[in-house]
Amino acid sequence: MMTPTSAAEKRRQQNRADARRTILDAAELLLPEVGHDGFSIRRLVARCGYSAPTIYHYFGDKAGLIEALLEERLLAELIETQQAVPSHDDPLDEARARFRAFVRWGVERPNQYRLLTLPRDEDAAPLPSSEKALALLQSPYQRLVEAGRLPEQDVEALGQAVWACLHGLIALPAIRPDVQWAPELVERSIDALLIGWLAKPTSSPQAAPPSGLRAVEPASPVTSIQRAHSQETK
Amino acid sequence: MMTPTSAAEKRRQQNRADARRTILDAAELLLPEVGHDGFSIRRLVARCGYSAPTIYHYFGDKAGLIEALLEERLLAELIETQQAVPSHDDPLDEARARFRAFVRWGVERPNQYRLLTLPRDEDAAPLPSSEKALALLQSPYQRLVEAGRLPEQDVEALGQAVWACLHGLIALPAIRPDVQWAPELVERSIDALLIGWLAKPTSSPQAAPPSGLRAVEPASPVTSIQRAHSQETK
DNA sequence: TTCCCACATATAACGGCGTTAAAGATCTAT
DNA sequence: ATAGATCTTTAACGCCGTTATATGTGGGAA
Repeated sequence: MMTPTSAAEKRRQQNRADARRTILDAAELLLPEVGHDGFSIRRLVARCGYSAPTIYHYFGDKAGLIEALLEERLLAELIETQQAVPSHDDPLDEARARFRAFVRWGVERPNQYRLLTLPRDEDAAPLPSSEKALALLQSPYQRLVEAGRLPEQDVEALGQAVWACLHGLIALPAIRPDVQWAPELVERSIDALLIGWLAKPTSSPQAAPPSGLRAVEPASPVTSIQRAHSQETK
Repeated sequence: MMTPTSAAEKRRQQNRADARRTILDAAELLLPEVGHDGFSIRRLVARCGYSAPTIYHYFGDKAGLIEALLEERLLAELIETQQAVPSHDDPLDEARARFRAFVRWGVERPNQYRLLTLPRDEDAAPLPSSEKALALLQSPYQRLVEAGRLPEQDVEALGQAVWACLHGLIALPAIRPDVQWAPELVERSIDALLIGWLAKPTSSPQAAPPSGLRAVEPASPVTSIQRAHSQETK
């Protein structure tokens, strides 16, 4: 073969990009119309002008298509949302604002959020845009560490705790629309999480008397989460 | 028709119950073998001895089968787990123990938990066993109210916050097995949530200066969660 | 110019899914 | 013995993700 950037090669790659864009355009439009459950390759085929093998040619499989859709389209808005959060004097205020913006994004876009939280293979590469959004979400922690309000060693655990709890606040109301969710649920949960985590990370809650906190449920506290996932399907 | 409890009628209902039990037995055995994703009516048919229409005769549809499986089988263990939590002098300690037991149940039974958290129709009747488990989970709140440590009006919101965050702590690690989840994540998140909620429910976190906490993200704080779910699919 | 080959795209199928129409089998009540 | 309700099955329908196979199509090499 020749130089990989001949004029013909450039045209070819242009066509490739055009086809990809056409397919992703159709997919982005289709998703809100049919919802997460109705989002199928065949429906996409019916409206994007290409046949199924072409989609598999460009994206590998359905999971690959969804990854591309998230990475090249849907997650941009989440990142913008996080970037649009203004700086605050108190990093805690900024964290609060970022957490709320994240939850709002998820609650207002249930279909996108479902795609984002599809179970991923253990060995699948994480989505760069998803990582970027998470990094923005947790960007205020560094200032808290510098101010001496958060031990350096707690940054990672706090980040995971916040992530998990925000996920629950988005996902559970979507799963259980029959429940009347309290209007201030998200704000108060976020506040509680921050207050509780920054107060006294390792001590027992609420000045409990010397009662044996660790004395009742002693040894194995869910041990390691990831190890437990190998149950059953043994 | 005659008295609905004739000998023949009794035999008929016995057969009905037998068939149901046979099918649910097979389903309960099948679930951990094939996992939540591989759990299909057709696989169940292949091993329960009945044909597909018989299953539909007894359970209506797949969702009905799963409901029965949860209600009559899978949730019993969750309720027992909650009932096995011993009483504690401090209701906060009991809450902590119940929350941990709940998370442990979910983490150790990913397939059951997935079935339990399948999206439910808005107008579907809630599962009695699920409601009972949730009631047990949140049973320590009453004592906190009586002790003056929790305003009566906060009971419902706290219950929802705990429920949502525990859900996140179970669900997110299952979705993202690639992440190395901190070992003490669950315990510390539960502690933080309780500390934060019982400290000063409505004030701003961590003695922040008179900075405008409500001044930056002022008016519409996710407003009402359930209303927002009607976006897109309009 | 002609040939060749990599690439793009399509037709038609495969096996799986949830579900159901239609018909037979069985059992009860008269 | 018969009529009707109930239980059960065979065979299909219309979806789904995916792929074997074949047909264009366009640029580089001869």
